[in-house]
Amino acid sequence: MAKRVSMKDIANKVGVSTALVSYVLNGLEKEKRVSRDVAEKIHKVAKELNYKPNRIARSLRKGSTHTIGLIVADISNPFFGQLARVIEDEAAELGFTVIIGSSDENCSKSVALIDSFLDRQVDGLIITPSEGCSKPIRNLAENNIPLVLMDRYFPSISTNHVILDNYAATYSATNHLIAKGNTKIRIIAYKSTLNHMQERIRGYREAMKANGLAKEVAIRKVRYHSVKSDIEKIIDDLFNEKKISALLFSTNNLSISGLYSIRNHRLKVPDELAIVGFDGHEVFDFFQPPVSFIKQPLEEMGIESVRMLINSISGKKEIVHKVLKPQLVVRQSSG
Amino acid sequence: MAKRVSMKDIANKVGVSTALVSYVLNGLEKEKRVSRDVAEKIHKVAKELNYKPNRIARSLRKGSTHTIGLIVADISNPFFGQLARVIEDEAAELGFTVIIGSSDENCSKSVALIDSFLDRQVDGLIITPSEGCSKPIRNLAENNIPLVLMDRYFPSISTNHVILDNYAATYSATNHLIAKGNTKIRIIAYKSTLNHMQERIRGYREAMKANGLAKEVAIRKVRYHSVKSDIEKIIDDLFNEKKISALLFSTNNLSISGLYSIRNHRLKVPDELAIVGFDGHEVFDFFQPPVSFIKQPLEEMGIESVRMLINSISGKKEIVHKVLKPQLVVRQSSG
DNA sequence: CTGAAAGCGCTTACAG
DNA sequence: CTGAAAGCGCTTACAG
Repeated sequence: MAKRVSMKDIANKVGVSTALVSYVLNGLEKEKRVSRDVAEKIHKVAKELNYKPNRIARSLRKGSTHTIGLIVADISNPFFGQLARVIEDEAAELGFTVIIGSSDENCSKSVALIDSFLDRQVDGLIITPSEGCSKPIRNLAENNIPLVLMDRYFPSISTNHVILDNYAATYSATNHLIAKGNTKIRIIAYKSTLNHMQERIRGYREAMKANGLAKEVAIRKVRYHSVKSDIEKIIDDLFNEKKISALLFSTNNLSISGLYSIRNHRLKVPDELAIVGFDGHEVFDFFQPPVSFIKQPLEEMGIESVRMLINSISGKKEIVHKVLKPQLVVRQSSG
Repeated sequence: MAKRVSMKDIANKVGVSTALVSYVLNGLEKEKRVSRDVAEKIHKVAKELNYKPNRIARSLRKGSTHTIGLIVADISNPFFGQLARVIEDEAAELGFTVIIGSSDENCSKSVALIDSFLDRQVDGLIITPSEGCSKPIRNLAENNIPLVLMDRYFPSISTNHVILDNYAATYSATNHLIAKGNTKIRIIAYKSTLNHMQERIRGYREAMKANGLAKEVAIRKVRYHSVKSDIEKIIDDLFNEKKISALLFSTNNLSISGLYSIRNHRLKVPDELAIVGFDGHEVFDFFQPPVSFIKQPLEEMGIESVRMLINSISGKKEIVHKVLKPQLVVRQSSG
């Protein structure tokens, strides 16, 4: 790589100090009352030499990098991919660059990413925290590192967050299934103490109770790292017992894996089994019949997260909690 | 944010110079023959003060950031999402962080991203270049900026690249469709001069020719920013004329959009229309019947790109071209 | 074995 | 209106 040209090179060529160059190139020529011809000359020479500012140097000096770190569970999951895209665009709009890492729902990976991003002096972090990973998050909060938790959060830690109204999401979906005549409704959830999961389960449970179906409440749990086999087993059971009339999936991934199993067993939806999925996916459209689902406002979630974070970076002390409304998209799979 | 502790703080507390601290914390204590107790003390104090290195300062001094910039067409497209994930993992493995941007197949966005990443002193770039965007790429190459083009490249510019054998991909898919008795085969492609598109078209054309079907060659083109309506129109025509027996899709996105239209028209696949998709997607599994497709070795593509780039960053001058083999996954949609 | 010092490329108070 | 200089937090040749 050819030697990069610095402000010094420009300063030398024009015959002024680097201070002037800095002022002019940062648009402070008026504020600092730099003379017109000097300013013009500096601009001209900068262009001639094809000057590119070194933001690393600037960052070191200013103590801010205009970079935000984004930690999601898995960037290859379209839910997070779409979220990342929104975040990238909004951040760019506001002059920030984003560096991305995938935690695989694993706390030690999350910590490694947080450390690495902090070493790189990100101005703030947007994180979908992993299970049992509250300590490092608390640490960030206590050190006043600008932070927004997204999708999930820890009620015991005071941080900004933007999440779905998870309780409302499954409550309304369960209600909908009941209205369609289902009573033996099960929710398929991750085996996780994370807040969003617990709230989704609670929404289901409370809706069942409210409809006098407390006895039918049953939560089928799936481990994050063996979704396929666990779901397979659940659907097998279901297929053998024929005691269940409806299934409510509590994430995107669970829905899709479940749909594979349901299709393989040739279960008739919704007659033999009614279903409601989560998040939305092209597969929901192609499944026979099209799958009803709980839709998250991804765009809003991404944009809000970025804005909230940048507010915090700008020094706003107030902690903000944003809870977004889900939308139940009813199609034929739910009866 | 509490004031960060620096090497100076450690040096002061231990009573040595920052040079020693730097040596010890970078594991050069042996090479620089630092005495045992000093080394131990430094480690101890570093831990006590919870010292975190400032990589920005290090980067400024060393002139390298251990960061790579990745520019894809759209991170929310699962094809790129999966690629990004592989790249992230491989980069992390090798001690690099990745910053990501989406170009939307738009040259000026690409340029903006390149500039921003370069200002941030990335050590190198992995890019899926946009149409007509050869000039900025040539610029990078001429300035010896470590660079790997991925998925597509410009034959006229000498750069590293890792791509699919696009010609072989569509050649074999077309051959397969012909072997299944189809003659009126059309390819659906983007209206793009980009190399990968041209090669996919060429593979189709040559396979047709080789089978005496030169007269049947017809390429249906779709604009990137109006895929849905353009494809809708193509399928409409097809539906009215009933003159086409098979469709070969040349990307992931095109396949999925096409499948929506085909389904809406209730075309019987493969009897009324045989199809072969590209890249693979869950939708291909749920479509009735399951869709045959050309599979790209994503894992390999991502890993190779990172390794190639890091070799180049490490000073390797040799230009490398890697061409990966596609795999035709035959299912029921192709006859 | 260790320290003093320069320097990476910026920004910014300070002085004139 | 402009310049000399300090300093962000590191690394590293140099000298002893």
